[in-house]
Amino acid sequence: MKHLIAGLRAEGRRLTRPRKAILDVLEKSKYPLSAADVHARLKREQVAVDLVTVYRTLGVLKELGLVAQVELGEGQFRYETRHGREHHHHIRCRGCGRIADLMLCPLKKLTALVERETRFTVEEHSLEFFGWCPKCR
Amino acid sequence: MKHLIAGLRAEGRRLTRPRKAILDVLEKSKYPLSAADVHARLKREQVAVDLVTVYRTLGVLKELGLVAQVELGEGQFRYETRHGREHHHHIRCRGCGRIADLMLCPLKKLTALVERETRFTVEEHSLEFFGWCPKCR
DNA sequence: TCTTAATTGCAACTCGTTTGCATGTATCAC
DNA sequence: GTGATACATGCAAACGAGTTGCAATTAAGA
Ligand SMILES: [Mn+2]
Ligand SMILES: [Mn+2]
Ligand SMILES: [Zn+2]
Ligand SMILES: [Zn+2]
Repeated sequence: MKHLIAGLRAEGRRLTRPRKAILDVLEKSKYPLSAADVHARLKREQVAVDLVTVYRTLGVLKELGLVAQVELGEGQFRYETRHGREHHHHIRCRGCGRIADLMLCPLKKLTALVERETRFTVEEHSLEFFGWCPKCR
Repeated sequence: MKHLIAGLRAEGRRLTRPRKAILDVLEKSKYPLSAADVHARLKREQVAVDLVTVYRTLGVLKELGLVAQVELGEGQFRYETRHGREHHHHIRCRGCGRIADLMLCPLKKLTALVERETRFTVEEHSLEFFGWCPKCR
């Protein structure tokens, strides 16, 4: 929560109940959540927050660098907290949709190569795996 | 076009003008196209095909394994032909949206590791880079 | 406590994608 | 070639994720 307050302050933004609650939901989740997921979990916890506010808050948290946006071939975005978590990637089951973390990243060296080859400046990358979990195989 | 015919036949599907035209558009493009892109290019070539048909055809071509679906953080899908092209990845500029191919894949070894660690069977992966191209830097 | 700008909720909207259904046509048996 | 038939298409409507406008609310600082 410390990071949240600092980040908000730095931009003249405010610490509100929805923002705390949304970050809290993300920190408790073991896998990245969609806006609708976050909204559903807030409702379950009796925290009344509009879905629009969830979207706006996820945007703010992303800008502040507190959450990462993840795309897993679903036609929607998911979000996960970055606080206290290493940079990592995911694998998603084509059967049940289960998502697991992959606490690894083989791309440090490759990034330099990509920058040399393309003349782009690399700012970020996404690496996701898709397959079948043991139950769905 | 040979592959297309074979693929369609194998499933009791038909070879139609829209399907040929759409595959043709994809084969001519140097970067992956959205459904709307494909539709616009068809119109420019005076080929009258409904956008819905573009979506349905892209779905069929994907099922047949003739095109790959790519997600580049835009909130939409892009498609590119797989015919005669090696498995590869992309980099997209955060300024102008330019997309370049990265004709490389460092993930053969890693896939085996991922399968061992997660007990998933890996079927596919996505690896995309985001950054700034020389003009936008 | 008061002021003010940031934030929220609600409704309406945009945009990418999908679905239902009547019409059109590629394919195949004759 | 003709006809029968299942597959494909176009159009309209629906859907779902995400965005925007605006009036009402509230956090933050004086
Ligand atoms: Mn994760
Ligand atoms: Mn490509
Ligand atoms: Zn990485
Ligand atoms: Zn690869």
